[in-house]
Amino acid sequence: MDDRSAIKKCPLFAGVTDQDLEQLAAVCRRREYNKGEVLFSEKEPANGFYVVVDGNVKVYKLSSEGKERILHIVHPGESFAEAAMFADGCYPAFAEPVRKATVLFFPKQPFIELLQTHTRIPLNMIAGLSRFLRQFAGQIEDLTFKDVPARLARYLVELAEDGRDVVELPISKTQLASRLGTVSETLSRTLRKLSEDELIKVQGKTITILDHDRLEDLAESSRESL
Amino acid sequence: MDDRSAIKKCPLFAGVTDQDLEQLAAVCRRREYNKGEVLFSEKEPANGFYVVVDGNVKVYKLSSEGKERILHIVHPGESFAEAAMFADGCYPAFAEPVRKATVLFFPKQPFIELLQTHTRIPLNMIAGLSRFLRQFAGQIEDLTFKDVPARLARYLVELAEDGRDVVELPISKTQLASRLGTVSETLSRTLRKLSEDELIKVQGKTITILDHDRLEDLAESSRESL
DNA sequence: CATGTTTTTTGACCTTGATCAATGCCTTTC
DNA sequence: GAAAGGCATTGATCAAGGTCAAAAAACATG
Repeated sequence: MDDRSAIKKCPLFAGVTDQDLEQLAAVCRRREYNKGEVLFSEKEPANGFYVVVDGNVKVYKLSSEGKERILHIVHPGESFAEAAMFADGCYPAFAEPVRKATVLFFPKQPFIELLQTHTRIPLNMIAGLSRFLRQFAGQIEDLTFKDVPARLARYLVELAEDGRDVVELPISKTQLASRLGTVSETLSRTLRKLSEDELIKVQGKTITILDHDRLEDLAESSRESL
Repeated sequence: MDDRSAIKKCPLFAGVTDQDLEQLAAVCRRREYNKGEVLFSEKEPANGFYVVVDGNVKVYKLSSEGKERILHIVHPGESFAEAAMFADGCYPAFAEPVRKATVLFFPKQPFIELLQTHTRIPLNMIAGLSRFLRQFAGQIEDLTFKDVPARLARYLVELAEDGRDVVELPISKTQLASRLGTVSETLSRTLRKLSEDELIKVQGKTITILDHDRLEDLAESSRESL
């Protein structure tokens, strides 16, 4: 994906004219990151936000022992960290590419000036943040009500949203475990169990959903309802 | 607190003129709710948002077995559910007063019209949503990294933010358990343990912090670091 | 103030899932 | 293609905390 298509595809900039597009393209800078390079760290001053052009970026927290918990995986055409500039001015988490990634960096000051003339953008931002808030609320709900099999099932169901039966994990299993709030050992066992129950078939990162209905039931089920 | 002071105190409307204030007061409607009356339910169409004038409102999710998980407690002068109108148009959770509460209801349509002329409001909204997102990210972090004692400690530390030593729980212990992602039995045992360790003293809903430092250490500690 | 109702506390038990340790399995890389 | 590092799987163990049941305390209300 090239820079302009990424901007155009980004919900944050939905409804901007071609002219606006040029302005936006003018204020941002293209950057490349390799696996292991952090885009930013927690508590670092937030002097801009990002739009992913290529690759995936993980946004995560670290425990005091160095264990990582992935909050969100950002895909091409999506923005992230735009909220950080408006809260206390610091990034609330770490960001790092899953493999190699190309991003556009929008520096804070010029962007805030753009907001004066493009009143549509703040409204788009609100919509984006709202969806996010919802997603986080869903994660909190899952962590308190659902066990690992249900959380995994829900993740898979959402990944196959567009009706597909074969889905490709965008991240390694260790990282998926981190996204689901568990560890790789437990995820491994859970994947095996779902396979034995013939709900899914696992071949590396390719997962085939064999029984959509039962998987959705499992995703909705809460801890003790067995 | 009266209507106008609630609006004035509300971060969402920070920086509005007295004239604006009148406009805002004109579009909203005052409502009273008693304990047990829901303001709105999950998945119900979001046709407006709220500002609390008096009392506390809990925003919560329900599991399929009817167990409740409190996401947030709203205090006088704060708004809630403003995000819902901009995402998919449905409320993402339930809302109910903790005891009796007075709120201002801002219907969606007139409010969105106000946004045209008051461009400051969307920016305030973004700031508010960002803080919230941060708060939720913190909850996710806590749920994955911290055990119940640490979560409770963090809650108490934040409640005593302004340096006080004696804090009053704004909600029942059962509800606090729900906010911390546990159950009342476990919370009860944990409170007892912290008392025995002389970190706090508990008298009903009044909690005295005896050792601020050790409480903060506990709040920062993660599961296995014992 | 006596009685019903809700909230809190305590005890006994059991399940989930984390931890530790070892092994197998792919991919790079030289 | 052998060695090396990372990722995935499996087994054994253990503790945090949830569940169930019941008593105690706090609160409301006629």
